[in-house]
Amino acid sequence: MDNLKPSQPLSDTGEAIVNWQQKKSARTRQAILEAAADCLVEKGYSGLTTVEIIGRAEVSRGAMHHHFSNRAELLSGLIDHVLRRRLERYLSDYISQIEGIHRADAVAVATEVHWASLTTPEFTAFLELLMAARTDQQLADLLIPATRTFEKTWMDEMKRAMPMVADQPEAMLLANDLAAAMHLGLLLNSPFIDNDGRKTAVRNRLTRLIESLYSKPDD
Amino acid sequence: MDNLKPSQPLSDTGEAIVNWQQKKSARTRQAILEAAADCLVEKGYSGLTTVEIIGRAEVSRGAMHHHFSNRAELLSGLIDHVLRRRLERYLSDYISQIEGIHRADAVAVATEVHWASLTTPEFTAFLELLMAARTDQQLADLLIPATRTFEKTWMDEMKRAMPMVADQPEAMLLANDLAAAMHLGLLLNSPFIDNDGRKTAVRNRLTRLIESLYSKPDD
DNA sequence: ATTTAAACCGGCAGGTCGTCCTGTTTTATT
DNA sequence: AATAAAACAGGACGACCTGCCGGTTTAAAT
Repeated sequence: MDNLKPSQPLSDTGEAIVNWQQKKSARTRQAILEAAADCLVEKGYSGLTTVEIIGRAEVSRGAMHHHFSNRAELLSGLIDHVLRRRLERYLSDYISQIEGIHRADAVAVATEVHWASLTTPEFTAFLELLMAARTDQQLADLLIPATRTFEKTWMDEMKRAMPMVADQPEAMLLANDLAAAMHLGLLLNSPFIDNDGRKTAVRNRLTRLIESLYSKPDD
Repeated sequence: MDNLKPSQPLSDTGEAIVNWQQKKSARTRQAILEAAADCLVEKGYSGLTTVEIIGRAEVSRGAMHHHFSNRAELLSGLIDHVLRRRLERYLSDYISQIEGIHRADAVAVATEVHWASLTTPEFTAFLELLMAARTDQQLADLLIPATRTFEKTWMDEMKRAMPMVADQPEAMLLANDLAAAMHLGLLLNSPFIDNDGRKTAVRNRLTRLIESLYSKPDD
């Protein structure tokens, strides 16, 4: 492995890591968080247990307790980790898809990328947390404010990435709300939709609706 | 104790007599299923435990095991119970709202009733099952076919209740898919939407979109 | 080199949950 | 009346999970 001096090792909080212990500690912490996120995806929220996590992360029980002394601390770190990964994934996908696109296709591409962002493991993990938060007030108190700031950053980045419609912020917000709702609902209803034609019909209607939002702002 | 002999008239060839034991058994079974559904709503799928259920239903451990010898049998009965309640609730709400409505308002009323049907405890319980089914293949094998037949009945009842658009079955299916997806996504995204204006804006757009489906079928 | 402290190890206690089992009461049958 | 069967009561057992603690290794400080 590349145990040579890393160029820019950063922790979750963005602080530079200097010595060997901190480097090791940060790596173990990341391994635990990634294992926890994998747990959410593969086993669901009820499968998010310490034994499952330490098995995947290949760390000991004591190491886990050293970094996260109780479940609340783990959840706090996990929420931050999942939201950060979700944003990173969306932005990198979006930037790679959007460049060199005509204005006429911008909405279709943006909508497509948004849909793709919901089929990622990052969003699956987030969805598990969201559903669990409904009956877990402690989790909700952590998740909801974190997600609201996440949504703000999301919208800011979209404005930066779509300068062609940046002069219509209200339409942009509505378009985002429509896409977020429609795509999430479509994802959850997928198991009950027998043929893919129905799904594409829904998504096509959504795209046309959003296009009309930008072309007819005074509707 | 009132150890009276059963005063029911015994018919010599009595086929249609209602058995006392069966009546009692059915009532206990219903109490268990309703308690289980309440568990899902208030404690989530992870809170669906035997002790929680028997506490709410006020039945013994043995009675629970007598009716549902293992978790799979309970889930099977619970799915059926939840879907049946959901359909009953929707139909009664819909019929009470739709009568005496002008054709022009039919879509708005139907959409409103559909939205209201997602804010019921019946749907909350269903949603918990749906999310749990993602990582529980056994549950998914029970839930998905049951929900598909539920959706079929749903559509049939809608056609019966909305004769004014019954001649446009494709538009009706698309309208239902759009509403189902949009409303479910909106429900789940609600915690992150700061003002209600955004929610009503989304719902208004949906209503207008569905109206355009029926008025312009060749779009 | 010695000391200090961080990182890590793994077993134990306490609690919960699902399942199974035996016994008891109540109803149906002959 | 005698017998069978259904409905139910509740304890026992193992599997699992969480939090905690004394001990060990290893980097960092003096």
